[in-house]
Amino acid sequence: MSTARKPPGRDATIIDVARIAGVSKSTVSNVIRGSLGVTPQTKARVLEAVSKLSYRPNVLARHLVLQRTTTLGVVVGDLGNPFNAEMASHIAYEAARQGYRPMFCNTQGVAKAELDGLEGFVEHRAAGIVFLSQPVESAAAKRAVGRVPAVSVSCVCDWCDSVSADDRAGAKAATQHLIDLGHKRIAYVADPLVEDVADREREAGYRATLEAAGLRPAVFHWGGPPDQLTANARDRQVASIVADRITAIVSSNDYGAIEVLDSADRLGVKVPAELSVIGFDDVVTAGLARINLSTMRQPQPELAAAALKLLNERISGRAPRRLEHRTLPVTLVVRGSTGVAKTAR
Amino acid sequence: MSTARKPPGRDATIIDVARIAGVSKSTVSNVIRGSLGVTPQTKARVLEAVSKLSYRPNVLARHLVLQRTTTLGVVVGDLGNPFNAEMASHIAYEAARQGYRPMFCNTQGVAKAELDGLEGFVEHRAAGIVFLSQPVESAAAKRAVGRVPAVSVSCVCDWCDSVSADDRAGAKAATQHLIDLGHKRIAYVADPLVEDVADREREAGYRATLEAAGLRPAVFHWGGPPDQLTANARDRQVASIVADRITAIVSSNDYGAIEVLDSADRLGVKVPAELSVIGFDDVVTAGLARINLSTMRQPQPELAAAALKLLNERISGRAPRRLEHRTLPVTLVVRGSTGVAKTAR
DNA sequence: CTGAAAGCGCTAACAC
DNA sequence: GTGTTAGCGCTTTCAG
Repeated sequence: MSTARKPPGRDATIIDVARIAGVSKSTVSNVIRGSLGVTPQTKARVLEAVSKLSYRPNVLARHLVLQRTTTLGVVVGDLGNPFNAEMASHIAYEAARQGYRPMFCNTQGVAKAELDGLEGFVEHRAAGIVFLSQPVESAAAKRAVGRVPAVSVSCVCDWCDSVSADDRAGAKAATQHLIDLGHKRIAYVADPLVEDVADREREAGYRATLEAAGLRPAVFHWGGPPDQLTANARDRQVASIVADRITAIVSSNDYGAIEVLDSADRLGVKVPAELSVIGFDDVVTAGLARINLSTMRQPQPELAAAALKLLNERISGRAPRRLEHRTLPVTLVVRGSTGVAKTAR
Repeated sequence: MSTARKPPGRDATIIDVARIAGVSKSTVSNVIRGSLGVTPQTKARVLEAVSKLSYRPNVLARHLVLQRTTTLGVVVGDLGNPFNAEMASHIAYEAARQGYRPMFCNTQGVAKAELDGLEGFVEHRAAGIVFLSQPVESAAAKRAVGRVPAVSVSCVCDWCDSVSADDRAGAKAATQHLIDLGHKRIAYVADPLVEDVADREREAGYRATLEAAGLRPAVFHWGGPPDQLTANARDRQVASIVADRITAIVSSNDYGAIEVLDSADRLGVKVPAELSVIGFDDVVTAGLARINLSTMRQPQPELAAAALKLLNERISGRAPRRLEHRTLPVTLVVRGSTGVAKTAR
């Protein structure tokens, strides 16, 4: 009952428990960690002391002595972006399932925030790092990460393992879907939010498919930084695309596709009667009845699971020496934003 | 140049740095922590050694000895829910700004996940805990948190500090907006996703306003657990509401309001001509041209800032003994989902 | 201005 | 089966 050695401000330690239970530190440690070979009676006494003191083992001390943590660093560009948020949610789920504890760093695309975050992860001796967004400054990020195992999800990375959707095949399928609907003039619109490399892959898939069909590509990049892209600027862009007799758009992601839908609505362009639009990702918003966007679905839960599996292998040294780049298939989700080309008689 | 004491598998320690720089541990520590009173020359030598070894201070060891961490535990019900994701993003931003490092726990509404997460935070000796969602099991959560400072954001909590939007005033303003548009029969629809207490406040605001206007309240709760709420069930609900000659709906949140819009579309009910709908939160999706939902905006960045300020005060012991419950105003955002009542001649 | 030493809470040999 | 002990990497008096 004596709490002399446990003033209100201090957490109970393993020594407090040992004293109350009348055993030694290591016996308490053995009980806590569930190691065999402890008399049921002593175990009961220890457990009683634990609950009496509300004892919580200090993970810092444990990790310090174990020379290894269960902390996972997760770098995300913008949690406010639904695709990232959904991926973060899946990563958090998988992490918890595998006994890791995720720490997040929301960079907002700012290099300094990214580097500070990464250094923090390293200083916390994170067991591994997950990139949910392409590093803003790849070289600096690589340096900051050092030799902490890292994996990038849904964005390829040239200096760490990666797990991503098959961007090229997805863009091919999306483009082919439009061709099958009779479209001849199909544009590709790149959203600045999409990671560079994924964007290139998707654009390449688009180009390859068009060319295989004997059609001419038309690629548009929204100009300037994302936050300066006014609705007006987008409207002008879409207007000029439509004026160019283009009847279908492959967007590099759902976010951009939804913006295109907005512009089309404002311009009085009927979707899909006059303009078909297909996105990429299949964020939850895309499935809302009022959005109803056809898109290529990225297998988010599978991406998260594969990423953590790979990271685990790397952490435990089971992974091969060379970098791993795994790719998962995407699937076409046909909704209401794509339809038969009006010029297809 | 000798790396004898630094085998590839081990991180450099403060001792390695001291040896390379030819000084003692404490001098290195003084340099690292930027404490005054170190000769520029020694400082330079130390810094050189630091960079040569890619030395990163071990935060675990530091926190262990300091008996205090900069870790923040953030509990969120579902990161996939846009409102939560947006709030999480703001919390992460504020946390980083104030030198904290957020750890997340995504509970998916599962009590076990929540408790595991909280225990983990406590074992990590988190400096504070932020609830972005009402605890699933409040009593158990309170026990798990123990005396770690905690604050709940956008959901009131009876055992910790809280910062939330003025739910009652918001619901009043939303309801008044509909009354001003001439609506007489106005329903309140509660979404199961909304935190209980916030929901009650909002419902109370709705009731008070209706009664003050001499109108009769009509409250609907979607039946059953959220994940079993099929589109069909919602459609039936909305159909019966419309059949009941109700012309306007106050939804407990944007998510539910958007579902109502979907149902209305499927049922061929014109919004806002035949049915006005107003939400609560102002998630990004609500502002999309195709959704165009009138709503009450919660001041997310301000909520996050106020929450961390309060938590800081509590952590540093500057806060008053009694619980603090701060409330921030919400603002009416009129978009296209609310209009003049058709029966208002 | 710099160094030596104690100890934060825990784990893991190794004795008993 | 249980206790003793030596650190994990760092901060912080307190001497020099």
